[in-house]
Amino acid sequence: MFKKVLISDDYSSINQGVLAVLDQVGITKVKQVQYCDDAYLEIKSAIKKEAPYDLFITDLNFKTDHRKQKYSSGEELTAQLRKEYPDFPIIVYSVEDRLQKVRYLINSIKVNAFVCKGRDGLKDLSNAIIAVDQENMFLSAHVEQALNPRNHLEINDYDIELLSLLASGQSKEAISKQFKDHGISPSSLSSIEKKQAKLQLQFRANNAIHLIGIVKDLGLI
Amino acid sequence: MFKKVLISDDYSSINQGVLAVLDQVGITKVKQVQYCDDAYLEIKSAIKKEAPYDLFITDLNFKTDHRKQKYSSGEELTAQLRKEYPDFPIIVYSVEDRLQKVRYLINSIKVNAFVCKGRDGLKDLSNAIIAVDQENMFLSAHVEQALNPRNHLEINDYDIELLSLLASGQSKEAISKQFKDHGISPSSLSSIEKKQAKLQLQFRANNAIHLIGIVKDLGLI
DNA sequence: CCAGTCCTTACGGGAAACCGTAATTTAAAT
DNA sequence: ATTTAAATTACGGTTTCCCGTAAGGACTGG
Repeated sequence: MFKKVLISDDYSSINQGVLAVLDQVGITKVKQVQYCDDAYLEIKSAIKKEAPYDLFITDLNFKTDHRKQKYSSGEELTAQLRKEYPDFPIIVYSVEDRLQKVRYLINSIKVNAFVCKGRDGLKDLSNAIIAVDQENMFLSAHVEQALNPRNHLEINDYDIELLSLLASGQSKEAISKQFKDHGISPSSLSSIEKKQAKLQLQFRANNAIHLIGIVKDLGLI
Repeated sequence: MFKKVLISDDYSSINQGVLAVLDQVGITKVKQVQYCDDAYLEIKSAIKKEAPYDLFITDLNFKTDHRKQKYSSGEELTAQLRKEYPDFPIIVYSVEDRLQKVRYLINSIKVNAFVCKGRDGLKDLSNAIIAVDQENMFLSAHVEQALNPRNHLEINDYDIELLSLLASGQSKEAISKQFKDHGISPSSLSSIEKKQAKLQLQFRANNAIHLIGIVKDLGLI
């Protein structure tokens, strides 16, 4: 089992919960920080002192304050860490649950686990630690389908087109007609509805309004 | 009637149409430019040469290209011009039709006319020139209500809250209940629908999806 | 050639949104 | 206090959306 762990989260109250979990699985050498930059420096310095951390647990979103940071999010920090230390175990513990982001963290940054905060957060975290210790990957159930190859549907031009038309206030019927006119397939009302439903699943949107809100935020359209 | 006019639009084909209109009302001394910076310099230089322009017609949106510009939009340019020359007649001729923007240009920048490109664009432009010549203001019918005091509803906290909830995927019924619980008024389903309709009018949105798309773009939420 | 699967399309029932109107309440004015 | 106006709510009819089911086509592998 891991011996020395660093945890990073801007809410110290959450750090406390993580501490409890670590304690429960018998890890006592724990340090916590509240800024990404501190985490980075701490990891570097520990290596220099030849007492490196063997697990890093981090949040993704950090509130910005007066302190200017080089790494303003867990995403940037983990990307950098992974670049420097390809084998360093990293667990992300975040409220984030957008599949897109989860997939990016797992596939591109190659973090070892993604645990969703919330209801079963700490239990999941405990399981994640055990899994990662055994060199397995771990995902909270809530975002498990992020890796489902059936959902590997990266956003393509058709999706973008559809989302754009939706965002521009067209009814689905109008969009269907437009697609027919432009020879874009599939173009039936039913297919458009299905595609939209798939996108809503993918982005965890409740309805079309929500969907557009999300993809606008992501800058997809 | 105006004697010397400068027109600015990045599409020279549109400039041609404007030229025709000017010709029709008997204005022949016309120069056209395709960059905001050129327009600014031209106006300045004409004043220096003691042959100033007495009307400026400009688009709002200019495609950016390799040429680095100080003024990248008609909005910035007109704001600057108005600051330097409070009485210089300016007509905006743009595809833009968001009431918010129209209101800003008229009330804050104090341009003399706002003409919407499209169907009746050139006819409107002709009327606008005549109106401005007689020191009247002119608005295309399509955006006339921008100045309607009944629509002076600047976006308030309630609106933001409502838009945010919509964007977060809640049904109107759920929002209504939430407002009731939090003692926010008005909270009835009907009122929420009405408020949304008003916002859609204000932002010229066809439906809720469109509305969220627009306010996300504006960074309102 | 024929399963089998996936994709596309069609259809239908129920829910939610949309939109006009009218009733009711609240606020404002005199 | 009475009248007006405005805001809020209630209601009904129509449209659109939502979602499940199923039929028809296209492609694949055997």
